[in-house]
Amino acid sequence: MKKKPPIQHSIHDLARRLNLSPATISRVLNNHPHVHKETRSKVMAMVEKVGYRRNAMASGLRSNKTNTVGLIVPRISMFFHAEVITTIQNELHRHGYHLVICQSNDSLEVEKELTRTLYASRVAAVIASCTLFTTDFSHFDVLTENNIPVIFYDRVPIKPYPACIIKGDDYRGGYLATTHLLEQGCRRIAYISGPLTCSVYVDRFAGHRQAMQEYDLPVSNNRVFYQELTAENARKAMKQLFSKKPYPDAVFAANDVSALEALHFAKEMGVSVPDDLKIVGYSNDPRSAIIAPSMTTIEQFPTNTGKTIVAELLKLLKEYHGQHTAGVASYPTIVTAVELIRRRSS
Amino acid sequence: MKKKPPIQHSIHDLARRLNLSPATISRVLNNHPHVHKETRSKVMAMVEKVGYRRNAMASGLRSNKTNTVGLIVPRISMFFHAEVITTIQNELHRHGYHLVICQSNDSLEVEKELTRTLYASRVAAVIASCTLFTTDFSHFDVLTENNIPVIFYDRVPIKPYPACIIKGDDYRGGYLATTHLLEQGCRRIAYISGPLTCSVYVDRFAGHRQAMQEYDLPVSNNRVFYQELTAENARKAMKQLFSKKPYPDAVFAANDVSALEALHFAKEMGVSVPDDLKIVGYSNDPRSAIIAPSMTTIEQFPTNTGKTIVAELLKLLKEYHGQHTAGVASYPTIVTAVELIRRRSS
DNA sequence: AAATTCCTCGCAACCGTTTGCGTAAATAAA
DNA sequence: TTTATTTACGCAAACGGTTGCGAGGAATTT
Repeated sequence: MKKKPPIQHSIHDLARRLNLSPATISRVLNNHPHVHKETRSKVMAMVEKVGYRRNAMASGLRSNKTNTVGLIVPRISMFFHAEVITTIQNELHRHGYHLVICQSNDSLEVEKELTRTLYASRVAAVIASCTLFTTDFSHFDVLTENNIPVIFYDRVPIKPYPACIIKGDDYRGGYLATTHLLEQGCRRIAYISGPLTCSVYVDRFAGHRQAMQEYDLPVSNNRVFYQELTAENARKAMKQLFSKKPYPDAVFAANDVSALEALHFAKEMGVSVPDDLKIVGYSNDPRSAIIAPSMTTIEQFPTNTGKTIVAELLKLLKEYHGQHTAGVASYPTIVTAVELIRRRSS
Repeated sequence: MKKKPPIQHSIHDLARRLNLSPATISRVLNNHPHVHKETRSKVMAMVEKVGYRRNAMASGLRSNKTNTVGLIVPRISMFFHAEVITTIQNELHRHGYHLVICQSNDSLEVEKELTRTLYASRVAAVIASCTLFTTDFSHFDVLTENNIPVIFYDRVPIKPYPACIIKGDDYRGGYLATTHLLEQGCRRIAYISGPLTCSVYVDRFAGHRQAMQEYDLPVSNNRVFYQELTAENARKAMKQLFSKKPYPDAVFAANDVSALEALHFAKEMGVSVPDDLKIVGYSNDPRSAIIAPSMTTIEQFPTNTGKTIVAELLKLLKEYHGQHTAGVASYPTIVTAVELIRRRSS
């Protein structure tokens, strides 16, 4: 049993062992030109031998660069986000970056704290999907002011903000879902929306309204709910909808959790889906495919979203790295496609 | 429109503005005693004013301490892990630590790389749930040898390894599920297991076997499958099981994805569940509750697991911080409870 | 009033890497 | 051979905080 003392190797150790200077070791590790081939391989051999790993803090401190990207997301358990995150992480990994994943739990306070923390660790960039209640985005200023690029996705700022924005086509999603229900003959369509403090729900609602308008139907206030999209809230909304006639003939829910709960409620009430009530959800959660009847929903193509985010991010990183263009940088808004998935519930 | 130049404030800036030394600023930020109350509040005011945030890299470099904990997990999209992670993150946050979440995607190579990366950033500790195929754990040595505590959970080392281990009671889970099926009168029980390179499947299988043995039933080789627990593989297994009589009268699957696919297959085949075939899954994935018929499964109490992990972690951090006890530290193995949830599928 | 203690704060070295500058040796050009 | 150029490497100063040591001043003791 060897008793290895817990030595943290530094380039000074390596230098001593090889009769070289720390500078040369550093140059080898950074693939600088102008180091002799033989020296390089000697160094690499020693690196392997002692299992040296560059201290990321020292490196980052000196070079003022990190290869860590921060991500802020409401919760990783949401299917859409889990998929996006996985894609981002895999893509970034291919380009030598690491990802720090943080959850805000839909708390504005936590989100604020996270931006500060990510700034403190001087991440190379930040990707963020905001809380439901983030209407003021000034806590991201500490990042943008210090030339740390920010990319918002999915839940993005409603007001103009100097950052790249990548969002699903929520307007179209809302429009497609509602139009689909209208085409099925529904005329008393209820809509369970998220709070209108959040970009995605603003857009989905606009799409919904547009579709209703095209059929000359009013968006009646007692058939629309603005609430956090939990199962409990969905149940409350359904109770109210079915508290007095005329009952709605369709429910469009702005996420699948609500749609699934609506379906559950309908089953309990003995309301036949899709005959007496048609339901459409949003996000294509895996549950929506396996429930009976299977749930019509909107596919958001999370993998595609993830790839788009990373592509833009890499552009930004190059841009920022090139020069400190004070605010001249372009902040594109990219809208990614969505698609209606027709299933049995409608 | 103010044009703030992108200044990264340092304690030197603050010191200059306040006619103090950087040392004093540092002491204020670290809550050292022996700083004058008035000075302290002046400094804090300035910190607030300019939005100063301590550079984590510089701090970590000098003090050789970080408040970042690394987490390696096969995939965040697995329900159990998503829940555990969320709990860990919330708990750690309360104690001033941050969590870096990394996915191995069940790739041993990625897992190895991640341990090196986490070592490079000198995290305070690492929490890991291994890939399906990790049987050699020497890539974690770089951490333990450098006094970075490691906690394994769920998928833990099979061989002895000097680290804290926190695992669900998989033996009991396998036993409970199988016994339940036996009590329902099943005698031709098929078992869809994960590969036996992975601790959890070893234990679940042992529990399964024990239950079978208590009923004097053999564990017939052509009713047991060792495979990655994907829907595709589950389907293949089901095809084989139903390729010739006698058909099994029950399927116990070591995760819910497989169990759900088994149910799906049975429906397609016109096999009535639970009348002709009973099915039990593992993990209490949300899908198992909403499918029809709802799926009997094993609850693992992920929140409880997460809390246990953090509790142990904090102990370890204190311990390591106190002194460099070379290997004298105790490495407890903690087994957390599981529970059978009876539903309609059995 | 002198001596002692305590409080408050500055000095400066250090953490591990990076990098501009300088220099010696090797090579190419004159 | 001399001069100019290139190559290979070392020196030393940063990067932003932390912390042991020591000094000056105020408060306390004798």
